[in-house]
Amino acid sequence: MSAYKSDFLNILAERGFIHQVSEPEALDARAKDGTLTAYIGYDCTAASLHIGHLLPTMMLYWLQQTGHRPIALMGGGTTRVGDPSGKDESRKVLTEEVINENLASIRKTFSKFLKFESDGGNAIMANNADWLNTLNYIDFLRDVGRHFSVNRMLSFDSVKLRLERQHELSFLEFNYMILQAYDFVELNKRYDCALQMGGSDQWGNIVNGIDLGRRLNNAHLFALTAPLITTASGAKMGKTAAGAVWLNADLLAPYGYWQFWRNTEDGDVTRFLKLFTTMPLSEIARLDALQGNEINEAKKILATEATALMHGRAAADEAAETARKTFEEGAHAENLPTIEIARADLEQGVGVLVAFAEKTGLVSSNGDARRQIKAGGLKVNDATVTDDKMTLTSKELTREGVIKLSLGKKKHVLLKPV
RNA sequence: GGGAGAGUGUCCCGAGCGGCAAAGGGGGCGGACUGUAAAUCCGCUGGCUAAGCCUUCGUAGGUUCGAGUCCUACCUCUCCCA
Repeated sequence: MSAYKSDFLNILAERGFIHQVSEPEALDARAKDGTLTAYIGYDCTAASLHIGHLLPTMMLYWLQQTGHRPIALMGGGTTRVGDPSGKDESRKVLTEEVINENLASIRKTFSKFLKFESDGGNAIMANNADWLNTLNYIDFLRDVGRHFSVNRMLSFDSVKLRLERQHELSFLEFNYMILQAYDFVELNKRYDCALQMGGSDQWGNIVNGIDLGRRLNNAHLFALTAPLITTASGAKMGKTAAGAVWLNADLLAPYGYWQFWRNTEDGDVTRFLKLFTTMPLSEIARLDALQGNEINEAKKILATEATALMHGRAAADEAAETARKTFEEGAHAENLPTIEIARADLEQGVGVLVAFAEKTGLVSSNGDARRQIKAGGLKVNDATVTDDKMTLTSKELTREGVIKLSLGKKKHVLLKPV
């Protein structure tokens, strides 16, 4: 089906990772004949990557699986500048200590997908602070800056948007694209990296790097971008006001991660199976044929496979089992998030409002708890709470010795006396 | 430096004759229908010890019985002129 000759591009194409490629034939030939080194840049504004980073990371995964060499470039330097793409406001500038902490935390996530040298693989983790922090401004302007036309830079979407909306774009941020281009050239020099991948919004920045490489070193570089993933109903993926879907287990437990995938819209299941799991396409095609209610089976597989990739098979199976007990049997699955409560408090009785708002944080305040009770959204041991003066005591303990508190149908917490 | 505008419910956008816990969206949360989906419909979307009280409209003062609204100073941003 796909016209590519290399495994790498074939897999990416079949699985729906490719939005745009520069010089597809030439890149294909390179990937077929030798080892290709490619990179993706990540910023380190948060302590964990989130769902939005997963797609590019999967591209690195397949790159390595098909015998090539991936580089995860951490923007230790550029994070101090801030990419204006897709933002109409300036990013906060982070201190170096915070950036380094974030970087260390993110490193763990990558090791789930990529084999670094310490694990006997060839993946590289680079940090652009290594070369950006020591740049000399005048030298940089003379050697690199001369190759950038401000006229052209002004025509880039990321810049144009800011100007049109009359939002400020600082000179600092204006330089981001130059630094990113420079990164590409530097990685090419250091590691013979010839391809930069990224989201579709990165196309302009990547192409800049290609141009710069040619002008400075006569290097032949390539760009490959992935489509912007939106859900079937058009929303940006993993961007809810409730918070980002984090990849670090300490920010989002495997069970929550599993739930995220479980709740995928029907129309997205097949696409997500291709992008976010490593299941063979033939198997995915079989699941694609499922209709109506049966799609839920596919969703469970999607959830388990995606979670296994991220948190390991055991955690994924455990999450699946917890979900099965909770939703299909209505039982008090042991592995639901558990909050400890002092036994003495329970003996005296704990008000429902306090239990929900303060102990578990399922709702944000007592007032919110009252509202939810009025709307019929709170349950204790699966019985709807009707009285906001209700008190929880040790009588509410189930046979398992816990009290199950629920908000809506999906969010459950166990209270456990200690 | 001179001139003209703007900053509103701590998610976002946005209305607001001196009586305002403040219109309307979006988003979010809950309920109904389903399949832990989508679409649709309904309710909620400052806090509290809750028929009451407290805190909110860039910041600090002032005028007034009463200020998001009027006055003064300051901060931040945008535009025009130099």
